[in-house]
Amino acid sequence: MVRRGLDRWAAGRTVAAAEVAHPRAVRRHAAGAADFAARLTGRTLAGAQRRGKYLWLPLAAGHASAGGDGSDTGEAVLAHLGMSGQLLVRPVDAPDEVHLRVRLSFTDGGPELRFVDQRTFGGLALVDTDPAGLPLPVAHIARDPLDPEFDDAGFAASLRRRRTGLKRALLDQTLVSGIGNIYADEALWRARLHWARPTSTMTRARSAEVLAAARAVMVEALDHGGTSFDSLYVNVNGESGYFDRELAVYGRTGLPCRRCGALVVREHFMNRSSFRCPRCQRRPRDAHG
DNA sequence: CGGAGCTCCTGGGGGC
DNA sequence: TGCCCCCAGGAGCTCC
Repeated sequence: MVRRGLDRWAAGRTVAAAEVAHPRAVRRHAAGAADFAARLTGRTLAGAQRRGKYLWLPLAAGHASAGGDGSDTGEAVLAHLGMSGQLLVRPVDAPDEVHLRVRLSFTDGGPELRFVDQRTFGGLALVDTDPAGLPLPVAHIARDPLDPEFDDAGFAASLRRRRTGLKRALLDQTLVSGIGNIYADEALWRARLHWARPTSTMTRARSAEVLAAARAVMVEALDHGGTSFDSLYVNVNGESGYFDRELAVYGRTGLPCRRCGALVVREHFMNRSSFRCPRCQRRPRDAHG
């Protein structure tokens, strides 16, 4: 949804100016904020693409490659959303957001593209892309389960080769992307699996169940978060409505499991929290972690 | 080299 | 009322 919104509002438009309000938001752009702004000015954006929490807008071939045929590599504006990042399309006269970090204005005088991020975990950078058009910092990120080209069999095989716990693997973006702490807990609950289940014990069938559960969670979240577009508001998180009504275990410590009524427990895991139903999701004997 | 743990950052909220 | 501290979380980094 976010990607679709950006397609609609940013593609084909030429950057008139880039303003970096907070240097930290472009810290991944090695050459600095001034370089980021200078190199972006005058460039035309193309359709948005996404992988995991990365989202990028390729730059139309311009004054990038000096000399060569310029066909094998290019550039893109790469956004990482962190946990609180948003890309907003806002009218030029809309008041600045409290946590406005970067503003792109366009030569057509139309709505601006604004990167807003409370905690500045995320950020923007101008990066090179590989021959496939993939930004180099994104090359190691796996596809997400809703991607038509996601490789189910490959995922199952990789999972079994791992020597770690199932939730740790679900959170590993090199294996599968798009699953954060909340979606992982929800998917594990649906599949009735414990977070510490050794990945080496995951059969092809069990992998399929986990993938199906993750897909169901993601689709449901998208359905609930995808309605706010028409107001020129591109909600990158897109999950707020989902959080309120649909969560089965996440954040529900002490509340009854929606399936069996047992009380949801909270456990510490990877320096954060994990929630599960103690009856539906029994800890395996050979728990990993 | 794979796995595990640490770290970044800020505002909301709970405790006193 | 006000202050302090905990907490959330993606993913790059470091260490083993």
